[in-house]
Amino acid sequence: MTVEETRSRRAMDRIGLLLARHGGISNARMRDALEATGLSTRQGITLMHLAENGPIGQQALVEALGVDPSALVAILNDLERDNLVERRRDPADRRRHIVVLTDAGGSVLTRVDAAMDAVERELFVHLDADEVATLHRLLSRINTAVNDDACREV
Amino acid sequence: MTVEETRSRRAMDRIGLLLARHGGISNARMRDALEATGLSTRQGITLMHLAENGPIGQQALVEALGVDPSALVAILNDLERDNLVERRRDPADRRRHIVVLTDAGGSVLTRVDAAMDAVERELFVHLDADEVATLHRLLSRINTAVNDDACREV
DNA sequence: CCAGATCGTTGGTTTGCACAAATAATCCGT
DNA sequence: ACGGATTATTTGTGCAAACCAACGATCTGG
Repeated sequence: MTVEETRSRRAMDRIGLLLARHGGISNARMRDALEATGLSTRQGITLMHLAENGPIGQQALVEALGVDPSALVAILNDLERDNLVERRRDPADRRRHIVVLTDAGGSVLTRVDAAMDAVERELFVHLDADEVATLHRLLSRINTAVNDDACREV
Repeated sequence: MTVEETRSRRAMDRIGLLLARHGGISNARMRDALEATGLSTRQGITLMHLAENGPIGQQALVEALGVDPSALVAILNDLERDNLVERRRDPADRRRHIVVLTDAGGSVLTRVDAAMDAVERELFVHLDADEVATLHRLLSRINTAVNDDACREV
């Protein structure tokens, strides 16, 4: 546990770098933990989102998950191949595919949740419940909005 | 929505996912902000570390930055090509390359710092100074140690 | 009915990063 | 002085992710 002390303290005083590093670590841990379920992190998130927000079109999923449409296609292909998810044509608009979580998908989702619980328990083992809650609150208030300057590029 | 179905937590209530996402955002913003300096994030961190911990061998840099030796070679090649850094053979051990920050590197570093300041200001615009300090404190207490299971593989 | 927009899909490109293997130069212990 | 270890380096491989262009099927407004 003292090995990290040799890392540059000053560089890690940069809270932006600290955030980036720990985000990467969290990401890697999630990936490893989900390996047992055979899912990628994004596939797990997709299942979570389907369970929360019910059957939904792919366009809406793209919007909700913030991934590229072509990426979502690959995600759903794998999920559907394993019968965790089903694509149904929307009778009202036959271009649309309504994505629904299957029963098998639901039960895999519980394993996903358990895996993520374990990761979080390990990541925040040095924080008590209040501190985790505080961390959560502060993280969710980080500005994720895209800079206006980036948009005015007409 | 309705509170009835709590089998799966909402995706962004997952603090681990929140951390991963915001870490990625922070990383991307840093990269964009450093584009003006012509440096990658890792190159910027390398300059920071050299300024803090003085001339240092590459082996020690590898240890401190937590990057692969081959990755560091590429980083230093680019930095040295732009005269921001200098590799000097250690007279005491001619296998070693002592990496020193040049004057040009030092002045570029101030631009790196300014860019990172700007990114952090924008990221945490909705947090006051105390909250940023709290966030920093909690982040630095996240468990980054490698899992024991991974170590007993010897 | 037609032109244009939308939806999902395919394919390809690029980038950043982690990891492994092999090599030349150099050091160190005996 | 020799063998084995260490240092920096080169090279290759794989993976996850962002991005872009184009296409067929389908819907919608006029």
